[in-house]
Parts: sequence; structure tokens; C-alpha cells
Amino acid sequence: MELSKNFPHHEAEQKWYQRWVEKGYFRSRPDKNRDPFTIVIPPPNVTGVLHMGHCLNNTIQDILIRRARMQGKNACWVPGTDHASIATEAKVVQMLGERGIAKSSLSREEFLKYAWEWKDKYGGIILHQLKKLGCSADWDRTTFTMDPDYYRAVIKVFVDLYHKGYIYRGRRMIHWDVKAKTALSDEEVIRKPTQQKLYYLKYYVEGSEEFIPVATVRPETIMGDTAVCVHPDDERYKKFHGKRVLIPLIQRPVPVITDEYVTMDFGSGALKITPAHDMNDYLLGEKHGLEIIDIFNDDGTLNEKAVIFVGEERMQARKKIIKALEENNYIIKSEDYTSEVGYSERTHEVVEPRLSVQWWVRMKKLAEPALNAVMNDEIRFYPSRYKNLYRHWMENLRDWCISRQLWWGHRIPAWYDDAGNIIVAEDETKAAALYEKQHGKKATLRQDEDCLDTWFSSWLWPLEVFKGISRPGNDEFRYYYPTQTLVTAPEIIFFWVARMIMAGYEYAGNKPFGEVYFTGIVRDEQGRKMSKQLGNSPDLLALIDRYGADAVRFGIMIASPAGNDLLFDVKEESTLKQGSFFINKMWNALKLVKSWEQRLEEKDDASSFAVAWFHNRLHEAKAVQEQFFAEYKISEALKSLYSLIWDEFCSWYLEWVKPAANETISGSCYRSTIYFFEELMALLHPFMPFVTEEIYHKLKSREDDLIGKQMSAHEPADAAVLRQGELLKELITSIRDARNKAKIKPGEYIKLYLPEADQPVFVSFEKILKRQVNAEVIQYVSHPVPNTLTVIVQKHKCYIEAQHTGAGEEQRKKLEKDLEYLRGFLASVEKKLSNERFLQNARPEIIETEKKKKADAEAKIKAIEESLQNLK
RNA sequence: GGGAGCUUAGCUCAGCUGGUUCAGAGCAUCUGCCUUACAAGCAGAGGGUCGACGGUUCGACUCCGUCAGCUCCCA
Repeated sequence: MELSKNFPHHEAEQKWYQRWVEKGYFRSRPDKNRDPFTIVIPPPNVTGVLHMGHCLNNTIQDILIRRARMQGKNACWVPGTDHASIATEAKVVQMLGERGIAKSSLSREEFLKYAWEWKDKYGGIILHQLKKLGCSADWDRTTFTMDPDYYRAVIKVFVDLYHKGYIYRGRRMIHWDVKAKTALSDEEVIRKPTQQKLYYLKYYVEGSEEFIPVATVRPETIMGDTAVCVHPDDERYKKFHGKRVLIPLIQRPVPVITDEYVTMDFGSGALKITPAHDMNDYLLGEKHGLEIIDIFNDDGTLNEKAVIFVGEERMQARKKIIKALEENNYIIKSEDYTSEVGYSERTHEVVEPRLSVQWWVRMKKLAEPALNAVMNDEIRFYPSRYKNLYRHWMENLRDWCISRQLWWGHRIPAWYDDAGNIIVAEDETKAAALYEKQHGKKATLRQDEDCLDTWFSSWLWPLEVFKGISRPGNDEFRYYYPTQTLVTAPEIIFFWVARMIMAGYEYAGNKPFGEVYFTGIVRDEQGRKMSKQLGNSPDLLALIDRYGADAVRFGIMIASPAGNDLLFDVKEESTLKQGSFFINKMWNALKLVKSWEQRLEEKDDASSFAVAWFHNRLHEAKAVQEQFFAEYKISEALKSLYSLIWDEFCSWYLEWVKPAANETISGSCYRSTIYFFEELMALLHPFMPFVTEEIYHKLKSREDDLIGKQMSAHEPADAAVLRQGELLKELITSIRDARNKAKIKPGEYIKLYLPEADQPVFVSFEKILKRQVNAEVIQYVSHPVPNTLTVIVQKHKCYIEAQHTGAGEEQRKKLEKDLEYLRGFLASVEKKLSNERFLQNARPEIIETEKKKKADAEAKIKAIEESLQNLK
């Protein structure tokens, strides 16, 4: 079989993915004879296109799923997308805009028609991109959060929570996006330090020439003031307690109140209270029973309650009011001031705190079991430090605002009559019936216009992908739930992870997943988070096209320390190159091994030591893999495989067994080599599925596929053989180094003398050693050989004889350097051993190892001293 | 303002319950090789007083404290 020069990734990716799908490897059905291993994908936005974050996240999931599949588990990876109400609605509005249609000109039904049109056309592109990455999800299970069943499930949960008393309607202070005209959850608000001006305004005391200076960054809201607050102990203002002051320009009197909340040395120490337009003011207002005056319309313009500048947009109003205040001599001074200002994640407008009637979920009770589950490790977090963060959040939970002023999403199942009575039911018919029952009459009911927060549907994800809400207790649900592992970004621990846990306990009485692995955040080479806004995420499909999916997977995983952020060098693409070099290396190893097919001979295996050594090395590596996976150190696992394949297998093992130019290779050695190669491909397959599958098939013609291969369990490795292998490597390296330093040409043969006393140690790998250091002959001697280079490996003294051992100087320098180090080392060990307090306090085994260190160092020093003698 | 995390070779990171034959890996760098799988390679090498200062200890990269710098989450 002729092998191409390089691994043909385009062809292989297409070929194998198609075959995997056709043979149904990704498909999972309940099977009582096997344990399920289930992962639900964090559903990407239906508007999403593959970016680095997805790539990392889904590669990890695929690695876990493929590994589980090869370990005999019933691996089930459920894919899907999230309807992403705000993002999608924005896309649809944009599409309409391009067609010259204004959203306001459409009815809700018309708009939704366009929205579905958009979704059917562009939605789910990302799922195709995940296939390009090689993701082995069960595509038959693809779920969308607005699928009919899913939709009903969301509504059912809303109705249920409402009747249980968890959901209520309340006037609360919320973040308002004046551009999108919608409420935002706390999480959708981005806080950024912003340069502002702090104005000191005169609030004249009623009927007096005296005034209280009040500092504010939002002078346009003074018309909504309902008090001025000072610290009760503030001497400057004690005389004004109980008095009233006049709001500048409009002259409305408001009381002076006191509260310890005020910081005396910030600003003027006097705070204007505007309960309608500031979170803290609202709380203070509630505490002191203040009136609430809302001076804004929902688009951020001033309303008639503002009295002045009615109809002006808030930022314009600020400019105008400052001018008016200046003209009327109300401004004492202004100073620069930087503080955090909230911006809408979607529209980037400054968020307006606003009082609004919204739907809420009471969280406290739901949170209890969810907090306990994580704290007592029923659900494990990796890395575990997120437990602290989680606890802190769960213990300080606030109610969840779940209504959104959007059309794309799950419409709130609440109906109102003309008097404003509320009926919550799953559909209009049920609502009407319930209304009649409650009120004893029929009425025209009007459904709430708002939609539910997207997270109110995604918190049901692990439940409803198996129809756990719409068809509770069904077989699939009972088999797959709870799922095993959730892989997600730490930034959505509260939006999503915490709420799924709550929903899990509320609706299934059980956790939704056993383990949560938090990935790092992907950053660019400048350390900036990769984001759509910055446009610093590379085009993944282009990278996959250029380097291949395996190289991309490798590149992103190798750079991805567990739980830490990942710096991805987009410019150099260095880890991608490393990945494709690695593929090339394996491809060439394949070519080498295949070339032996024509040179087989059934004979004694001269390299049996190599086979025995690699056999043990492989089992040791398998155990290491298991350990790494158990701790979710996935990039460590990949690093160790990389080194196992490149260094141990290619650089050492293959070189040891490689037949010389005109020689044959023993059949048993060849078969072992093929077996090792297969095992290595199996270990690597979860990380790099395509190239490993290709090599697996090229190694031997076969019917089965690597993706479905069951991994054999590892056996305990023989430590003695492993030590022998390390000794051999060290001998080879040291002798080669000595050759280099003595300027012995690579092609030149040497004579190698080994210590007779150690012959039993060397004999098993003597032949390998001879070839690897290019020795013409190996002899065992009991005394130093004159006119040779000495190499000391561990405790063994070896002598090299060459035609011109010329530059003995290098050799001497090295030995002297080693000697110096060892003497220093010995001194420190001796010092320690002569320290009585050390002897008293240290554990016995520590003292033993120190004694051994001393003996070893002494032996080695002696050997070096002898060698130096020999050099003279 | 509250909370969390990070600071180890040029870069990205490992280093568990404290004990110098462990200060390590990969990439990058340097030297020598176009050796019949691979120059996308092979064989070697150099490079860090483990952010700063204190403390605990016989002994600290590893524990505690203070400080500095960076990042994230929340008010």
C-alpha cells in the first residue's frame, strides 16, 4: 500500500465522519446492560457561529464522550441550540431592517413568522460547524429550546411555580435598556469604569439663605428627588435635621433625612435621594417611606413628572439642565469622577435603573438543596475553588426577574381581564375556564405581552432534552438522568449552572449532573478575552481547513491548563503548528512501520528488551491517563500522550527495534510494534479522532473502527524493566553527549568499555546500546582503560575509545563541574545529618533517604575522581 | 466597597499532604547533523536566587501574614 507523503486531513475528515455517522456510533439508546455516560451540550445560541470558546468547550466534551465510549459506556451526547431571545430578536430586527421593515409595523404574529423564517434559514449553523470539529454528538437528539414539547415544558414549569407561590408579579427596581426597551437581568449589565463629572448643587433650606451642597453625577434626575440624606453624626448638617430643602430650578421642597448609609467624606456628605432612578436610593426610600417620582418614559426621555425639559432624552437633558443650573447659580463646583456605570450587554446603552412591574421567581427555597448538593460534593466542581464562589452567590441570592419585553421566546402564560385580575394557566382555554371558576363569569382575557428570560428555559435543559418535564418518568429520562458531566464556562455558573441544579432538585428530586468541569476563558495573545465585540476570535473553519480538525483540537487543548484561562496565540498559531507537526510525526512513524512489512522474518527477537520495555511503559502510561482524567487534567493527559508517542515510541522504541539497512525484523517484534501503535492510537483517539482512525486502519486491514474499539484495562507495570529502560536511555544520551563534546564525528565508530561488575545489568540491552551510540564493539573491563573518555551514568563507569579522543578538555570540564556540584550537595546533606534537631524532628524515612543520598553522592564523587585521574 | 484567583526559565504552564541527586515540561533560543519514516526532522546544550518583605519550622517554591502588580465575579 502506497502512503501519501502527508496525512490527507480533508479527505480523512470527510470519510471517517461520514462512516461514523452511517454506522451509528454516535447514536445512543437506553441499554440496561451498560452504564450511561451522558453529557448535555451547553446549547449555543441559535444565532451563534463557532468561536474559540465553543471550540474549547466542545472539544473537551467530545474527548470525554469518545473516551467513555471506548471504555464500554453507553455514551450519549445531546446537542442542541438555545433560542437566545435577545440575541435572536436583534438579528431578526436587523434582517427586517435590511428589507426595510420596521418591527413596530408588524404584529406579534407577523414578527414571529419572520423570526422562525430566520431561525430555519440561519439557525443551527453552529451545529454543522461542530461536526467539522469532529464532535460525536447524537444528532438524532438535537433539541431546540422552542421545540413544541420544550415550549410546553417551560410553560408548565411557569404555571407550576406560580401555583406553588414561587412566581409573583412585583414592582421592583430593575435594569432598563432604553434602546431595546426591555428589562435586563443583573447579569446582562456590564459595568465599566466611566469618566463623569460630579456636580455640587445648592439645595436651599426652605425659607432661608442657607443651603446644603449636594453632590451628584446625574443632575438630570433632581426632579425625581424626594429627600436629601446626611449622616446623623455629621456636625455640618445637624442644624438642618428635620428641615426641608428646595430642589433647584423646580423649587419643590423635600425633607432632610439622616441615615448611616451616607459616607461623610464622599462628595459633600449630603446625598440626594431619587428612589425611582437609583438602586440604593430606592432601598433608602423604602426604608424611610419616601415618595417615588418616576421622571422617565420607557425610551429614556423625560416625562411630565419632570416638570422641566419634558420630552428630552436623558443625556441631552443632562446637558441642558447643567446649563440652566449654571445660569441660575446653583452649581458650586464640579470635579472629575470615575465610577462604574452599567451598560447593556446587547445595545451598549447606559442602563437606567427603573421601577417596573415584572415577573419574579423567589429563589431562596429553590436554592437550598442546590447549595447543599455542591457543598457536600454530591455535585463536584472542577476546579473545586468554584465551590466558594458558588456558595457566596447562593447564600446571597436575590429574586430572579424572568420577564423580558420581547416577542421571540416563551410567552408568559398569564392572562388579564379589564380590571387587571391575573390568571395563570397553560393555555387560553384553561385560563378562561379557570377565570370562570374563580370569578363566576366569563371575560375577555388578554395575554401578557412579555416573554420569559432565556435562562428560564435553559435551566430545564438536562431535564427536558429527555422529556423529563413534558413526559415525566419516561424510560429515557430514567436511564439517562442524572447526566454525568457538564462542561461549561465559569462565567455562567450563576446564570445557568446554579439554576439547572435548582430545577433538577425541584422537578426530578435529583441533581442534573454529577460533575461540572469549568473551562478557562479563551484569550488572545494580548490577554484579552475573545469575543464577538472585539472581533479577536479567529475563523475556526478556516483554521480547520488549513490545519485539520485534529490539529485544531490539539492546539486548543495543549494550551488549555485545567481551570485556568487559555491564551491562544492567533497570530503565530504556534500550537496549531505543533499539532500538525505531531500528526506528521505519527504519519511518518506509520510509513516506517509499514515499510517493515516487506522485511519480516520469523527469528529470535534481538530487540526483545525494547518490546518488554515499551509494553510496560504503555501500561504505566495508561494508568497515568486514568489519573489525569479522574482529575480532569485533560491538557496534562494530552501532553503526556504527546510525549509518550513522540519521545518514547518514536524516538526511543522505534529506533531500538528499527532493523539496520539490509536486515530483517522479527515477526514477533513487528506484531508487537503494530499492537503498540494501535494502543497508542486508541489512547489518542478521543483527542485527535481523524488521524488516529486513519492510522488504525492503515496499520492493518480490518472491519472494526477505532471509535468503537474497547480499551483494554491496564496491567501493573514492572518497575524493574522501566528502570532498565531509563538506564539505557541515560547511557545512550550520556555517551552521545560525550561523543559530541569530544568532536567525534557522528559516523565514526567507537569502542565502548563497560564495567565488568555491572555486566548482568547491561546484557539485556547491550545490542541496542551498541547500535544507538554507534559502537563497533562493547567490552567488559574491570579496570579503567587508558586514553579513553570516561562517562559516568548513575554509578556505572563507561569508557569510550575513539580514533581521536582529542578534546579531553571538554570532558574534564564537565567532570569537574559535576564534581563541584556533588561536593556542594554532599556538604548540604552532611550538614543536615549532623544537625541534631533535624535528627530529632524529621520522620525516620526522611532521615533514611538523606543517608542514602549521602552514600550515593560519595560513591559518585569517588567514581568521578577516579575518572579524572584516568584523564591525566 | 465585597469576594475569588493569579504572580515559577524569553513565552505558556506543571510542581499533591513543607525535606536540593525535581526547581520540571512544551514552545522559543543556541550548537552539530540534509543519518535510507519524518529538516514539519534527528542528536545535544544553555537558561529561573520560584513577585517583594516578614513570620512559623531543624528545613519553605510549597504553610501564615503584609505589600505590590494583574485578572475575574458581584455590589
